[in-house]
Amino acid sequence: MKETLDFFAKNLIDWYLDNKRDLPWRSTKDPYFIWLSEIILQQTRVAQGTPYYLAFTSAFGDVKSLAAAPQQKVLKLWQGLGYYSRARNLHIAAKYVANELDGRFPSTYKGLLQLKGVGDYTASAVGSICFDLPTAVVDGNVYRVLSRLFGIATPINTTQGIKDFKSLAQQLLDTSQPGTYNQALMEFGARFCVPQNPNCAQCIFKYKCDAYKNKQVANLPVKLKKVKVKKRYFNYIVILSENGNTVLQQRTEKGIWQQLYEFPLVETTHLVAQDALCKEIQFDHISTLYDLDTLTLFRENAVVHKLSHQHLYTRFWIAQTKSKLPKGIPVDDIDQYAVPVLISNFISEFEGFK
DNA sequence: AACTCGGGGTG
DNA sequence: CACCCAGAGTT
Repeated sequence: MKETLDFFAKNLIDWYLDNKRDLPWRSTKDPYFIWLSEIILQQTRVAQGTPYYLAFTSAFGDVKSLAAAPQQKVLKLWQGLGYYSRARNLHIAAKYVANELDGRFPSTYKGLLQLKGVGDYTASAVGSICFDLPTAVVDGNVYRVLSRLFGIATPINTTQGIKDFKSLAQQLLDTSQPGTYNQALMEFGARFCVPQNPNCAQCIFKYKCDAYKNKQVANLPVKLKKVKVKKRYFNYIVILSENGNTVLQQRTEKGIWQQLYEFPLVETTHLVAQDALCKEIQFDHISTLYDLDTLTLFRENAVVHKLSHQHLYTRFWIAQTKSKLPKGIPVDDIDQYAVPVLISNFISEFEGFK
């Protein structure tokens, strides 16, 4: 068994050293930078996350700098990356490390787990890369590589699957260089043992891979099907006053986009025409707060903004008003607020803001 | 154990 | 269109 482990780890790491990408966070073992990169890369492709990593490291050179920033600055830098709880938890964890630990990250697995937004994967990654802790990472790449190599059909999104793959990954870990090994395994999954149409004929493990030998590569890993998406109907009221102000509101309730800004929103159960929307507004606090004169639809066809679990059928309505807006903000200032991509797309398309 | 949380890339 | 991405937190 030990020979098998050594064979796997040695060949994997040799492949890694020949094929690894030169990524910005691979030139340091500073836990601040490694932690930051790992949070950004949760459920996020390297290509998408890299510009954000560079922006954050440029804005905040250390954890105390990040901790001292206002939340809105953090959210604005995070804008467009999605899963915004990561940004909120990142900030909470930074303040904890800066204020309670004097800027020094925990150097144990259990200590790292205490940080908001740090779960088993991230604690294992930071621990192994920064502190040489013998903690195996299990991310989407690891599930795929190990399920194929060992022909394991246990669904990866079940309690049993999570337990089994973590256990296997831990057995396989090269404890003499856990950080390099962990990154090698993930890199191999990301660059070679890819989800669709992997180049198995050229794989260094083709004679060891259970899935390849049994023609099960396309069927692994197994994942239980997820719930269907819900449809929602959003009507954003883009208020324009004669003195060049508009209104943004912060989302404070649970659900999507917590703490981000948007135009006043009227959600309906179906796509509505203008007269129906006006009636909806009559019962909404918007009409009591603002004296709207005209309401015109920006575009007839609703924008369908697709999230993982929701499809947002969205229309923007332009409302002119002569009244001075309570809590109005200058139109020129809207780009200072952190907004969902759905809103930023509209802002860049709407000529009334230019 | 099931749900929720984004946005974008891929075939 | 379905699936996936260097997962974590809540219910």
